[in-house]
Amino acid sequence: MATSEKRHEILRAALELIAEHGFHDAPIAAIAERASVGAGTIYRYFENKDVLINELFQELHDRICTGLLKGYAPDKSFRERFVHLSTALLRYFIDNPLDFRYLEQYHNSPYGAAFRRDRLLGSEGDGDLYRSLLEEGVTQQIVKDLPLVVLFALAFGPLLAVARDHILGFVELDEFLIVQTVQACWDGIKR
Amino acid sequence: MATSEKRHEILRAALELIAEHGFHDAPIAAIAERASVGAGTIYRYFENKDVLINELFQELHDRICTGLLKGYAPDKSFRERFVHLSTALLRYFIDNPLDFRYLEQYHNSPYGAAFRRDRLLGSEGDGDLYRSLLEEGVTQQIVKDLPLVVLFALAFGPLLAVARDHILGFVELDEFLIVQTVQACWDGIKR
DNA sequence: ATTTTCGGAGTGAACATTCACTCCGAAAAA
DNA sequence: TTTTTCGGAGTGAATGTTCACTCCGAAAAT
Repeated sequence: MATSEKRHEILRAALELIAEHGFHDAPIAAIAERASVGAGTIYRYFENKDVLINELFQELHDRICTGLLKGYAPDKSFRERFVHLSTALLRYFIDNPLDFRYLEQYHNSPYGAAFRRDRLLGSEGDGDLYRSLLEEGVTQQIVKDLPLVVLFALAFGPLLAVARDHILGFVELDEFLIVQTVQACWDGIKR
Repeated sequence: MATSEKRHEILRAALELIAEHGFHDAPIAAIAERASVGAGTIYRYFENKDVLINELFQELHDRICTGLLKGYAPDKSFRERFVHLSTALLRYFIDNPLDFRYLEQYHNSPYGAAFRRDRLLGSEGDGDLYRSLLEEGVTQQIVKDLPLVVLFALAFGPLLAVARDHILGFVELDEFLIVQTVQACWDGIKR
């Protein structure tokens, strides 16, 4: 097995176990077993469990960022760009429930707090893309004149809540509901 | 010290430690110490740690429910009732950050999953009050015709996100911002 | 004096991490 | 070409620590 394969297997196993059972119920031994790897091997690739967890987060974060940019047209109208990003994010979570569950765990933990503090906003999964988009919306007076953090809450809060409910099986989010939800988020932030 | 005092002290200590450090970093020994009680004593009041955690949740839940009903006028307009409940909830979280942090931890854990499944909706902190309110809004065509779960997400998602950001110090939510936020949630759900 | 309640040292299970070892492909020596 | 040596990735049993929970003598209540 190629060296990079192993690293990848370890990350995959960690993602699955942590997403399903939480950080506390994903012991190294279990991750090793699911990755078909010796427990010690993990420490050849990651200094310790914390580093593993943080690198996995980075990997997912990057993957989402590039995913969101696919098909993003910076010259379209403000509203179209907002809808595009929100829809893409919601779709990503629906298509990758493990990723979503992992990110949620991560955010509600000491790990996530540090990350949040770094980016001084950073709601789930995107970079400064959303930030600058919303700033533009405010200065162009398309969007309510509220602090960025509040706008983030209005735009992301429902998306995350709805994604969680879908993944837990409380709603079946079809294409129609996705569009409606994003539309409602728009209604929340628009002037 | 009266018997019920001890029980109360234990719950208070658990609330503080868990809200600040999370479930995993709130060992029984630490809870006992902060409550000025022997470790064994805790087991005289609670069968085990899980029971303690669940009873604490119930207590907070009930406290919030009764708090929300204070000043609630069932005969006012739909919008007024919605605004009243949302504002009261947001204020409660701002005034009781420990409660909020505890509830957040609880919801993002195996404990919370069980609770959610029970009530088949149960976003944070209220009973069926919100549920029936929103149902009424839908039938009266005041509110968008979307599944209850989605409406919950639209109404609660931003509130919780904003409360978290306030408690973490990313915004200072004053009276004005509270009103604006609730108003924006209303914009999100209204037809 | 008898019953009830406390407390905290003690216990075993679970965990992250380490380390002495194995294995194997590739380089060096023959 | 064949044999020997070498390096370093891979392993999992062993280690030390942390934790939830127990248990029994002491203290308080009755």
